[in-house]
Amino acid sequence: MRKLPPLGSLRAFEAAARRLSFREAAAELGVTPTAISHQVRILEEICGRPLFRRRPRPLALTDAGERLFPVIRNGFDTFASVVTAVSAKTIRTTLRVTSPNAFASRWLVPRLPRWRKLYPQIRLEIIGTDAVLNLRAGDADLAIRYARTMPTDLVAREIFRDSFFPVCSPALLGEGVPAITRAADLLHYPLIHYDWLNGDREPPSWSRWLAVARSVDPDIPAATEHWDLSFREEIHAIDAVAAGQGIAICSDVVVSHEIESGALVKAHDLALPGYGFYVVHVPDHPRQASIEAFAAWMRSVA
Amino acid sequence: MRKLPPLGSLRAFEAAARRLSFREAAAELGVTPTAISHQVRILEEICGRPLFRRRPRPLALTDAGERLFPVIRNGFDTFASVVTAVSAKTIRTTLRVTSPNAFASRWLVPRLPRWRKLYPQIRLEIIGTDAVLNLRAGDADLAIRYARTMPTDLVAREIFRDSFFPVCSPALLGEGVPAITRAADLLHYPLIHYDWLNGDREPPSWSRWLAVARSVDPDIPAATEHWDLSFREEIHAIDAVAAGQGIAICSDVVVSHEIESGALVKAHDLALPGYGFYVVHVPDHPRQASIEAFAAWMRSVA
DNA sequence: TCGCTGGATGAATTGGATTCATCTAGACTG
DNA sequence: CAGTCTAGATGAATCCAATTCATCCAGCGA
Repeated sequence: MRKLPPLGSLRAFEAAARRLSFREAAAELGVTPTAISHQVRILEEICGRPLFRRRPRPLALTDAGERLFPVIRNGFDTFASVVTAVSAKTIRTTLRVTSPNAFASRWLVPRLPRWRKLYPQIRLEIIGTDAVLNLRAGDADLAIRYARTMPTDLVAREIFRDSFFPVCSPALLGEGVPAITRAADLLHYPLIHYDWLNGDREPPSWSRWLAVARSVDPDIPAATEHWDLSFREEIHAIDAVAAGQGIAICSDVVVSHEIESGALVKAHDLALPGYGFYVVHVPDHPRQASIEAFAAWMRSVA
Repeated sequence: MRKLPPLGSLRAFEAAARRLSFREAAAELGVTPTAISHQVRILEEICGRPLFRRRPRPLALTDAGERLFPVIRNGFDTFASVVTAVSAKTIRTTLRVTSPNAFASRWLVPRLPRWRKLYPQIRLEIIGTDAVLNLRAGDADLAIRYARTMPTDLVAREIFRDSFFPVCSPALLGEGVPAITRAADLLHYPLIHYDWLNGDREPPSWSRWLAVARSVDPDIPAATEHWDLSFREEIHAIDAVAAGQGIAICSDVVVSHEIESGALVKAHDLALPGYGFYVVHVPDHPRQASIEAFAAWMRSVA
């Protein structure tokens, strides 16, 4: 039989661990710090080891506390969101989908008419943001995560993977400008750079692409760290590329619509390996069927 | 700010929903049924709707209760298991793997020496059972689930899929017996049948295989519902096949070792589509790296 | 060195959970 | 179809676990 720990002590522990302060946790729960102290001690006695390292200050979690904390926090997030959902007067009908900004505006939104045609009864709400929403807290029903490997914190399925190519407007390659026959020729054009904030140690940037290209075309000078245009946001970089301002290393998935329509062209065929697009949701989501329809649809329109 | 429901009422609700009886829930929690009644009412008032349908009896969950219950149960299972894990004196070193019986004995165990060679530092404990263990309760670290589609209650990744062929011992096809050149010839041999208890409406059985075969070889009589040998367990059926007692419809994955060694042969090339093998684990498992190594290893030795 | 902040500790207190006593609906029985 | 029994509802009374109070202590900063 399952041996459930005292739930009050879990709640006190979670608040204290989240704020790393008994005083603040007490304020949050509307009790005195003493109450937190007592409850945490109870849990520590059950676990047979300290969960907080109290000094030297500041307050910190022990290894045991570190293992406990994410699980308890997720559990409470889940409890809160499911009770809120069940309490809601109206049953939500739209499926809330969140994805990185560039993917939402360049891939998802242009294809939404096709979705509406196939599934008019399932309305979508697209939340394009590069922040990671908390699905367990009910911020969205489904997230499209963009990562090298499968996320393991939620239920995930890989839809497709992308590759990165130098991409530009066909207008940029008009008459009177040098043709691109080999990688080194790209350097005659303005190179458009944008930031990768995902913590990847080897993001698919110009410096990486040129390094790979150098291995087949030694004429490319090493350490070309000068970018003609630099953006914070991938989405703005793509806008600049579409406007014919230069060449950028872009995901073939994100610009697939523009490639197909001829609005953008690949400037060179050398590709960098990219990331996976994962449809992610909480376990046992109540609208499983809609989520599976969406994942299957994404694969089908890839 | 997250609005956490009263945890005591969640506990009472979970026990009552699991046993579908206030009286039994009370006994489990060591309180009187009145206590359960009061706590459940509190939760129902928070949700603004009944969670149980009390009459006509027997007690049943309402739709709202049905949505709440799996989430709360999973949460408590998770709490109990993580606290137990943190409380454990010794840190567990073996990775506990559970899989269906036949797969464990026919596929996994014969390949374990290869695992030990590659990962001597990660010890495996194999739990072969056709029961579905509760990973959230900590019954095992990792399960190999066998299903048509990806499980969505936990983190899952598909490793490979199988197909079903008629398989027999090469000794069965010796001299003095009719050769097998077409599907109908199989009927001259003892057909070995075993039960599919997974609830699949179209399990890969002899009747299904013969139905498909009939579409290419009309000589096969319809409704051949006579099996020469019938087993409850796939694993016993395979033993009988290996002993040369007849032909069975077997998963090419489960008998791959015997096929490769020549101990068993395919009696016919017509295949039925099979199931996926999924490596499944709880979200945010503390030994993620070992689990990923195991999944990658399974793929590599497929 | 002296406050000051934040947490620990043990006794006292209190309020939310539990029980008790009673009531009711529905099921089963002969 | 009464008679009986089971399972849960309800409201007042009770009680114990959670909280507070009062006090103490360690570390940090001025």
